[in-house]
Amino acid sequence: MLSMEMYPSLTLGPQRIGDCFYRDRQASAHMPLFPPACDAAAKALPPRLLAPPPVPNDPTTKTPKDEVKMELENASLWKQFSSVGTEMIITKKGRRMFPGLRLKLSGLNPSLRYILLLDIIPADNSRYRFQGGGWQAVGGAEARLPDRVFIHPDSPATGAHWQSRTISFHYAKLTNNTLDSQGHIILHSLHRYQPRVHVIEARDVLRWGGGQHSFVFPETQFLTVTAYQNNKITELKISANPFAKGFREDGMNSKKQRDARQKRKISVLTETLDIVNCDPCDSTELLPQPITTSTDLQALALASLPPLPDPSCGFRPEGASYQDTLVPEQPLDLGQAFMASQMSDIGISMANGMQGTPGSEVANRMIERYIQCSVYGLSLHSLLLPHALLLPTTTTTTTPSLQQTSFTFPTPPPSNSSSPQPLLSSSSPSANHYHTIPETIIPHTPTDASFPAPSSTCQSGLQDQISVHSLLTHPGQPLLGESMTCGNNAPGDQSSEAFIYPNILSANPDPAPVTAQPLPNYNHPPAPSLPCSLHAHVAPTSFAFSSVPQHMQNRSFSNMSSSYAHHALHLPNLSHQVQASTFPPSSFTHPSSSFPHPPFQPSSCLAVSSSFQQSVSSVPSMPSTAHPQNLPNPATSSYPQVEIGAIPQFNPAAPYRPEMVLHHQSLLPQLDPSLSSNLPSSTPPPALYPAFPSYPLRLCQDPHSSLSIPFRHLYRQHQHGHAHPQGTYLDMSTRAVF
DNA sequence: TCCTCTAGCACATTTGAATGGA
DNA sequence: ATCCATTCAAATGTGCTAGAGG
Repeated sequence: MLSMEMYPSLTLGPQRIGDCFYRDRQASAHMPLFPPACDAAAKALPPRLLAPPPVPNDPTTKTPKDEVKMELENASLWKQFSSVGTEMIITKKGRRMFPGLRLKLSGLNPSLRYILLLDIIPADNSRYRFQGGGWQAVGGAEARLPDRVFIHPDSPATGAHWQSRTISFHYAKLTNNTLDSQGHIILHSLHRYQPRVHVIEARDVLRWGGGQHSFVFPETQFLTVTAYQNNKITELKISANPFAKGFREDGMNSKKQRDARQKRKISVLTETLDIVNCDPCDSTELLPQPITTSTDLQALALASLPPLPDPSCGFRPEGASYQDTLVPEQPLDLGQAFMASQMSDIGISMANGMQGTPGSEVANRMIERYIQCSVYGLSLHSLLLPHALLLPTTTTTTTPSLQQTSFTFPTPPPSNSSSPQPLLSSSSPSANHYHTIPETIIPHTPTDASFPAPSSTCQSGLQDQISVHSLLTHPGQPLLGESMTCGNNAPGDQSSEAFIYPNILSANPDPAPVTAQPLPNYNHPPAPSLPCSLHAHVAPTSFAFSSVPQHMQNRSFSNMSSSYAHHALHLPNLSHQVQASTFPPSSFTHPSSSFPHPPFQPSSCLAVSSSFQQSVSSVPSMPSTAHPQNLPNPATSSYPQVEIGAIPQFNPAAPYRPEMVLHHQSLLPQLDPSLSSNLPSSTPPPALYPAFPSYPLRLCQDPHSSLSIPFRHLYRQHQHGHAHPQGTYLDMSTRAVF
């Protein structure tokens, strides 16, 4: 039996307190038991401390080890779906994702262990409806549900393990059952979501968070549905998913066959009725009467009709079936069971995953500790947050257009790091990488630049500012650029090309119901400066990031949209610090014609937002003709160190008081007296920023002790009670340790 | 009336146990 | 006794559809 005693290091540290949220939605929704980690961090740390440590701007100084890269193997398939508007079925029992996330990792230290996590966050705060052949935002998103993280069953495993095979998250399931106890990822139907993959370094049993790398593939953005809305998606799913073979035209469950069966069934029924009702003396009634009713006639007519090609569907598999598209998968024979589902599962997984590694036992311990974290409400921040904090700078709100952004803060390469960080310690994160690898535009994104940007949950946290949101970009926003190879299965599109990710800028500040109206001012001048210290990878999968329009900069923090984008805004030093930006080849220009549905039509591709261009001298200017909404920025960039204190937004005049009250420390003892002692002794100054729900990855205690498998879930519970489902994904709770 | 969700259906795939042969 | 290949059934995944509910 795992216990805290076994792993003293798991003891909650002061920085963790804020991460401990009970899962109970009701309670947490109205009264967070603990102040958001980001808030705590903001209080505890002087702004200057929030800034990431200086990082060499010279890309050449970066060692290959830092260049952790992730490729979406089945990017072409994703692009095909994305071009139409990816829909994911969610059911009460949980439904797998299709396409699934098939990834290739590189740049890891073969000897170090890593944990891979999958989480899915709202891409925007809108609810959608399928109308007129496209998705339209019809209102605000529902309250955010408890965030869950799916841990890859192989975790933790060595870098060699991860790099030696295709990493698949196909076991992850999506559900709309808010009371789900199976560990599935809970999502709202008719909402737009963005999957993220996190690679967390686990240097050894006792130390976590040596480095974090987060990856976002814009083409994997999807809309959740309980039933497919777009016939094109259905066709794609049937054609690509082996499990749906039966519904193919040549299958036994094809429409033709089904119609035929229905006809036969009706015929049988009719016969039965006839038999029952017929005159026993009339033998003719007993004869088969295939077509005796209007229904039969209809059925026959349907059965005889060829499959209805959807002329509006621009998708053409190009003769590439799902199998053709997929890269031969190396079986993950490491125990596919949900890692946290059971200890035994974990043990098996560990054993398998750690094969060939001297520390298989150690790995098991890690898993156990991992589980403990969830049991004892330990924050996953220890794994992610320290890095997350840094992320904000990189992704900067503008990031929606970021193709790939990797932030490497003064963290020594994993292999070189001689001083791994304590497991729970939030002390100086060694490395933070946030990658956005938009390989494709999100054509299905309605021209809803107007979609309100999600508010950063933790205004106080600088990290928030740089939150992942930027990377996630706005779901509702159309991609700025799209690979010309979109929809193709050519090997070329498999590589992570720099695509423009929907710009946050497009986010509509208006909290009111979103409309699919494009945002008019996408070409706003870039923020004066971007104090982001982003250390971009010069990897092939360069990233592109968009600039933040000025109109976004001045938005109230309370505004979801503003919060979403404001991080990137006002980053004074970014412009000159950006080291390099590579623009995607002209080939990125997306043929709009390929998108039959207006709502999904990709806007013209812009390599870099105008604002950003200004700040980045080295970056070639992009065609200004592109749609304002589009701020494609496939580029490789290095980000300068950020000086938080210099950022005006970080010092809003009106703190979000009500929230702070709810998070008062006095409430802590009620929950767990032991936690209160860990709080920073010094009374933090008033919150510098409004407290928005943050989306840090957290290991939270599950209040539902009745759950059959308490260890199964890792909750990333944001601060409830806010009307803003969106928020900064990163919080600085771990930073509070400093 | 419209929209959304659910449960059940039929089919295909996957998985693992059982079996038999080398 | 072990290993390997084959077979089979159960479990699982899939989209479709009718019906319920708001």
